[in-house]
Amino acid sequence: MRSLDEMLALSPWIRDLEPGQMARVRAATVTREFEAGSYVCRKDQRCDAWIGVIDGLVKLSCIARSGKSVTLAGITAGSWFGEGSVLKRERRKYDVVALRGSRIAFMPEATFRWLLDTSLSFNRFLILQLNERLGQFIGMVEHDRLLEPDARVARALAALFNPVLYPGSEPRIQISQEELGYLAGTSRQRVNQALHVLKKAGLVKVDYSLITVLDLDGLRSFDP
DNA sequence: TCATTAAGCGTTG
DNA sequence: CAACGCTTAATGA
Repeated sequence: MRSLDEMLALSPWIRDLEPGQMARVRAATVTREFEAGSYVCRKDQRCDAWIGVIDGLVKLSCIARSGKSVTLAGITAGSWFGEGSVLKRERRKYDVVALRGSRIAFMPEATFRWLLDTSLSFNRFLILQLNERLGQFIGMVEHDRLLEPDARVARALAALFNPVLYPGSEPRIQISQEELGYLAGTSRQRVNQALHVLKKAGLVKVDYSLITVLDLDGLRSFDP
């Protein structure tokens, strides 16, 4: 996944658009590059765009007054997100941080609303995506309450490879064990320990700052 | 008692 | 230089 055009080609909602509509979307959408650690947008900021991850990895997170931070989701290449706040015309509810160098697409709010008013397949896509996210977040609460750290790490990892939310993704991800810990709600050491377990189970391959998924279904259902 | 975590630190890619 | 792996001490179930 490299360019905006490649990402648009992989986005299911664009396929049923008329060539003229496609061109309008393409012309209105802008691309920006972000360095690792930089903010794509901040909590409480006005949101004037729907956001797409063309390349790289971002996280949705927030920081409490105490300094503690929570990561709510990791968003990998191929995904569009942030429609919730655009739809509700509210300010961003979370920070969006690039976890490594990332290329991000911004579709202006006006274009987003125009698609909403004119394209049935766009609306269908949004329903599907919102439903998938709902399932993912409900799953997170369930796993957080019921599962041990090893299994939580497995599910958090599997969630990053959801084929509905992240179409056309490769089976590997460049993410630090610390960030995976924030996603799974556990410490860096515990993630390291869990990854060894998952590696022994033949579910993943672990390299420096890189995790390769060998068995996605196995990860999803991992429960020792 | 046992698992987990933050903090520190040396090693590694 | 960031990520990793290991040790230690504190914590709490």
